[in-house]
Amino acid sequence: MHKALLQHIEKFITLEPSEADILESCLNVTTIKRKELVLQEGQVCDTLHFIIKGCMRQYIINSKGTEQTLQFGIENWWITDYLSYHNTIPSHFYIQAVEKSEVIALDKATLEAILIQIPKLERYFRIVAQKSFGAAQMRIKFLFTMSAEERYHHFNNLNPEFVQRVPQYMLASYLDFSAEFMSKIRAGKV
Amino acid sequence: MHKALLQHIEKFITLEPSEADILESCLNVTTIKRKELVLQEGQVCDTLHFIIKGCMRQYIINSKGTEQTLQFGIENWWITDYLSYHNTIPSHFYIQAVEKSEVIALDKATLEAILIQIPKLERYFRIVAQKSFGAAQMRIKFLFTMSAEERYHHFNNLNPEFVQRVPQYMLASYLDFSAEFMSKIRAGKV
DNA sequence: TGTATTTCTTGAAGTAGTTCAAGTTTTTTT
DNA sequence: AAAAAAACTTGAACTACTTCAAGAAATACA
Repeated sequence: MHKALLQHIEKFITLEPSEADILESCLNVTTIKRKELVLQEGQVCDTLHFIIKGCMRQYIINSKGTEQTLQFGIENWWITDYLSYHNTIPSHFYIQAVEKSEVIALDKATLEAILIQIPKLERYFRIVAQKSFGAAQMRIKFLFTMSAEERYHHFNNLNPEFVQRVPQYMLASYLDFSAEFMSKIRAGKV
Repeated sequence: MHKALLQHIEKFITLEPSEADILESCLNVTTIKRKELVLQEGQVCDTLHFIIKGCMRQYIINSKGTEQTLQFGIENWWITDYLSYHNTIPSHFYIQAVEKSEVIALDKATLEAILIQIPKLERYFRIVAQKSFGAAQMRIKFLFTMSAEERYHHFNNLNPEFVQRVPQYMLASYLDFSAEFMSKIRAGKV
């Protein structure tokens, strides 16, 4: 089932059938159990993960020992720590499956080999990365300009189906407020 | 003076002399005055800006009418709104020179033409974008885990020379606290 | 060089959130 | 179906910041 990735790639570039074949032969799908980690703090990240099905998250453990989610990834998203990946330095993050997920794990050596055979893919990864960076900037804008309650309602409006999929405390930390406060917002007690 | 960009590119990929020539012939340096805007909220962003010299910032105006800086860019940084650029939608941001700056303004049409002639550059832009995204994730981590005072000292330690270059109120908003609070942190009154 | 503008400082009052602790509900596993 | 674990709720006390207002200092530019 690499179809999902091929389809995603073809939103941005056009592959020759032969190129699609090369790509398919290099990829394999793995299943990740709920709560399983694909990256731990301190590890050097050398793998990109493309989510075919399911939900992953990138999180940290703060000084009080509480998890804080920095990023969610769902179907058709790449999730990884690019800073650790490019600089070969220990990651600050954990990456974990929120629900049972199917992903394509693409390690650095394999990716470099693929990029030599299909240089066109550089373009695909460029565009994906630029859009991700753009999205991160919008995220910072929302964190800066909206109150906790506004962030909750805004997220809820944009992603009503997604809110059902993750525990509230994870979403609360992603929106940068406490799980208790989330509870009060939902109950209208704020 | 395109040297700065060529040097930056050659940190990531190797160009043939002929490719460097093509590139040079497509670029021109412009000078931007202090406070001059290269992007306004509501405009579609179709240009990437490479900073050769000086300092630029991306900011918004919040609901209280106050400017909040989301991103600074200095020598050897690209600054743009990639989401507006890729989706051809109105930008949420202003991009402005903090000090008199020399930049290479690369518009979409020119860039696409260059990328056709020198596809290798896709790789350069990919790596730059991935590292930028990685940096944005770290920025979110710091915003989430550190107190205002910790963010100030952390930033100060990492970028002592930079802190001298920008007004404190801009840095305060970048670190997500008020100018008044910054003043108190600096005076040790907190 | 002088004047206008921008930037920085200070204290007092207010508030949007956090933290803690305990109980309840829901979900998962056996 | 029962037991265990995970997730959610509630109120009371607290605190890290903001806002406002006014004056002082620094910087820009005519």
